[in-house]
Amino acid sequence: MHYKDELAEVLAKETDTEKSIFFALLEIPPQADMGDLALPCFRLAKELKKAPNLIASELKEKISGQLAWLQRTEVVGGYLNFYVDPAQYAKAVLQNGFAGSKAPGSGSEGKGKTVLVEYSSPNIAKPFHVGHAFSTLVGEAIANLYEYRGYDVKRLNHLGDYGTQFGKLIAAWRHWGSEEALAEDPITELNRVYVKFYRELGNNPELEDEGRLYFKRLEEKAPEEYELWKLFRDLSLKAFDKIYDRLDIKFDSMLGESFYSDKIPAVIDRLRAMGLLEESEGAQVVNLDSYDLNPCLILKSDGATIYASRDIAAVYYRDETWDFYRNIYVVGAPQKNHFQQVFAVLKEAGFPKADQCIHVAFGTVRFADGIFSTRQGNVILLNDLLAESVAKTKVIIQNNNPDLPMEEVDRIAESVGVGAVRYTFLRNGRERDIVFSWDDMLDFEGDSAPYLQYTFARCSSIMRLAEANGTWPFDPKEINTAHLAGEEEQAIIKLQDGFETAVLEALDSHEPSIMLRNTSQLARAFNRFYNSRSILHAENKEVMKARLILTESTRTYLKAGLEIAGIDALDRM
RNA sequence: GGGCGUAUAGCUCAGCAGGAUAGAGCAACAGCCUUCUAAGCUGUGGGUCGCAGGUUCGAAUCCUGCUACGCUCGCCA
Repeated sequence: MHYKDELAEVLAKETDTEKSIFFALLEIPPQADMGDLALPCFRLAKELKKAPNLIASELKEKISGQLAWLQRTEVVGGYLNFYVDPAQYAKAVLQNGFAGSKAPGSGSEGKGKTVLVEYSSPNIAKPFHVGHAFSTLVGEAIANLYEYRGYDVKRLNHLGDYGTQFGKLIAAWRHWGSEEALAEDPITELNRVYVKFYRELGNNPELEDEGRLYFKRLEEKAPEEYELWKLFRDLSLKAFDKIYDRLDIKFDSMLGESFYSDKIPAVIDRLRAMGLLEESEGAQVVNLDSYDLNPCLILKSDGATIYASRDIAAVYYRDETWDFYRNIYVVGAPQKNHFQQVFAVLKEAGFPKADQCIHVAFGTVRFADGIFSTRQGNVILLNDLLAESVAKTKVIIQNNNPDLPMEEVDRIAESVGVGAVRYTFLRNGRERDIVFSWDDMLDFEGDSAPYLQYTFARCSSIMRLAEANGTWPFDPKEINTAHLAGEEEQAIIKLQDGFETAVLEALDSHEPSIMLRNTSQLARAFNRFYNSRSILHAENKEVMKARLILTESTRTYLKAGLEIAGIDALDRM
């Protein structure tokens, strides 16, 4: 809103004060009837030694008539409230960024800057469960946000395809694996033997050493272990592809941890050359006392690498490959400490972009009575959740619209069902844990993706009818925005005005929920408008046109918000 | 024990670079479909903003202490 800037300038001029003081003081009142901007005069009262409402009324006099867009001002308590002329406001918002022509809230400041977003990153040979949805869906939304502002985004899936756990898996497979079962359903079979491994560990502790040995051999590329591992990896990737197809997510790189294994010696050399490596209890570590962090383990006492060393090697590789502007990790909050250590080691090693590496943490998905655990076989598969959601959606569509052809029903149900799941992972602050509940996941009313999609479809429906009767399209400049001065209309316009700010804030804080909140509020505001006004049967053609433009721009904003979140905007549902 | 995080309506969450009566959704109750999609809308009830201090004209928001829960603190990732 440019109004704030102009207002601050006039206030500053009239009082002979710094403009920035007023700019900082001016705020948006909590309620629409308190105006569009407000100046709390309490702080000024202290300096000027005058009562706040006296200051407010003096300022009211001084600025009167100076700003064309200012409809009126009012003194309430110690506040000076400013009311923007609604018709002019509507005009500015609707025509300035009239949606029909471009993606609202988009920008190009990211041009030429490459942002790497690492997300999803499931472990191979393990089921893709609901817990992975968090990283996958939040990561995709963040990648979309960056793209929306013009950044060149590379989506990286840092597969968990390496580490001692695969030594353990090989051990488990050799003890209990079945070829037939593997051919039938690889992930289930691999998971079965892996779970068994942990069950057996109690009576058979030497299994642990066996696993470590096999991993050591894998890292030395011993043929038997390597071939087995490669088979497991290929089978897993095929299974993951199905999920990513369904979510319409395409990665630019699927290089897993294993890829960095042979790039670690160079890292070790570098750290050693800088005198950073120390021996401690037989392992090689980097001391991070000056960062108030525990030492970072680089090499295990058996000489094998560990995840920290692989992550460090990956940063160097990524920068050489992509010359990144930012390197973002969408990885769970429990790994905060790990990333602090990795970034600190990079800093110590003199890597110039250490501060451009960012860990975007998110909460844990858990059951009311405990955590998801692959080892205990206590998980819900993402695919099962999606299937359930789509099935429920299908029933609703068929009830509402019995005449729709089956094919159409299936297509809509897929979009809405998947969208509903996406939205539950995106709508709240990402650092909050999600307690899994079927009821909450499959609640399609109120603040949910289907609600947003429904509102979008509603807008589309109206525009379709307007087109059919020949009133749409027309030049948006024709409309008389005085017809959009009502409370319901202004609420919509305010939210559209705030969309770009919401996108930018969401990007800055890597928090898609901030953007989605605006979209959700817009949908609500539109539904209120829809229920209180007749659009196609408005009192006259001029009013109808104004309302149609409001509908069309709402449609465009809703689509933008939904698509950044990765949710389909459907014209019918 | 050290570090990080969380605590707001019965439930799920916004609000937290201090500001005007603390907001949504769900659930509950009462209404609105011969008219643009009722996955919608309107209304009602529901709050010691974890506890105790402090700073301030003003604190859910800032500071200190405490409590509860979660995560984390080298050879897993």
